Amino acid sequence: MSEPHPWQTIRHEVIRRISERIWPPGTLIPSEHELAREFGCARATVNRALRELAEGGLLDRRRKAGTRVAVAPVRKAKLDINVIRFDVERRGASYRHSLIERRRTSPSEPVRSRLKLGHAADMLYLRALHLADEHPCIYEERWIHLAAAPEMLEVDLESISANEWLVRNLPFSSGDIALSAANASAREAALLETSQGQALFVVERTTWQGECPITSVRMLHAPGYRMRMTL
Amino acid sequence: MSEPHPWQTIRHEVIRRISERIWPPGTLIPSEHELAREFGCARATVNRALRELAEGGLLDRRRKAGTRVAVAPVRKAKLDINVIRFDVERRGASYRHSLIERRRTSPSEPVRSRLKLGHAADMLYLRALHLADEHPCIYEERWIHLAAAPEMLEVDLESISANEWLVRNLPFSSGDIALSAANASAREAALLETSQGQALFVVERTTWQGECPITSVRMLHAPGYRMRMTL
DNA sequence: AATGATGTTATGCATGGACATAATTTTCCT
DNA sequence: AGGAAAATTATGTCCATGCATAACATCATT
Repeated sequence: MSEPHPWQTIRHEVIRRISERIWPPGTLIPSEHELAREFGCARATVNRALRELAEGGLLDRRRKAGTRVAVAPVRKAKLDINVIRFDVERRGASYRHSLIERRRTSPSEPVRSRLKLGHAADMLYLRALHLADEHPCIYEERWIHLAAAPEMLEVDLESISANEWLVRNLPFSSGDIALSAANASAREAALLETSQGQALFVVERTTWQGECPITSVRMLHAPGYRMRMTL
Repeated sequence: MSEPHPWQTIRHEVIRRISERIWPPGTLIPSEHELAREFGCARATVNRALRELAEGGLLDRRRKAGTRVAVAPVRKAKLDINVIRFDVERRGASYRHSLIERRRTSPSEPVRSRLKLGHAADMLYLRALHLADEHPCIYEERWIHLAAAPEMLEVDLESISANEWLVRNLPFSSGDIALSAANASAREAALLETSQGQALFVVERTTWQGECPITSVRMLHAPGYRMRMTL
């Protein structure tokens, strides 16, 4: 159960000193040199531990200024973004998806601005439903930039969801996500087998490959969905 | 704009080779030794770059087996959890909060189970409103475990929000978050100056210090709120 | 007093070497 | 042939050292 690695031991000890208020928020903690001497290890090992804690937001580090315990920590929570099918199957349900619409067209202005595309572009517009044990769990509306993913035209979207194809074939380099809540419209309610006005959890995600936008998707989750994460 | 540090250059180059499908998903990439030779640097430098990418979910690494490009990457998005006041002020609005109720009591069973507390406990129950430019933006219901934060009884919750006091004074070691959507009840709608049934973005957060639960809070965001994050 | 040059210091990064550990492959024994 | 033992190998971690860089402190110059 222990932590065989010195750097983990150090990290743990620093967390202990912070949480037990031996080093209260704002404290300037000893330098890497001093800690290395105290723990009887190399400075690089202390550095590894402190760097991790700083990335997590618990410490503030600045050259020359030293390392201090964060005063109002901006804690960083990590969220795993998985392929929808895996999420469903991990819950022990059977997965299926169904394509509702597939159209090749040019996006409207709001979509273009979300993708940071100034000009018109050749895109694929998809509407699809993800089902868990034959009950709809996610309804998605997606735009795919064909310049970034021309092969998409050949993909059989009945046998593999656009979500999964893109994740498998275009590991993207960056993206952003917005989470919100929205009342179900009549059409959305019908698709998700719920009633109009129901609060739905909405995920909007846009991904780029370098400067080139790939896809932008709006996913509506059926009522009861909870997205979990840890800090 | 450049990347002065070799390990960042290497990371970037690996990302490039993956995103340009020089190393398509599933590929076994060269060993650290080989890459170190290729880039003319130490193995530790290559290790630093590859470890980061593995943490981000883009690579799968196993001892002896080697490093391969993740097939269905579980991408890790990072979310900054900030003090509410900062979020409001960063948007250029003035912040105020208002305590609606403060009661010392023992929690109901569902709350206890959320806190993983088997037995009854002495707790503080708070209801409060956070306002941006005098408009309600978050309504919160919070339980605070007094055994973990006895000083809380002395805190003037009119001048500092429980949120902020806890973050500043009890840097916690762990916690979990659940995000969902819910329709506003009549009471919640009134507090948030909206109408009953409105879809609200809900954040539920529970934090521990080691094994000892500290606080559990349910925050309802006023309509229109969007939580943003990056990958 | 304001400005600028210089020194100091803590972190950031890199190196080359080493041992530890896990998982695969080969070898050897029954 | 089957299975156990040993060799192999790639990653994981560590160390000791050094240089680079950012930021603060000090002192000198205008």
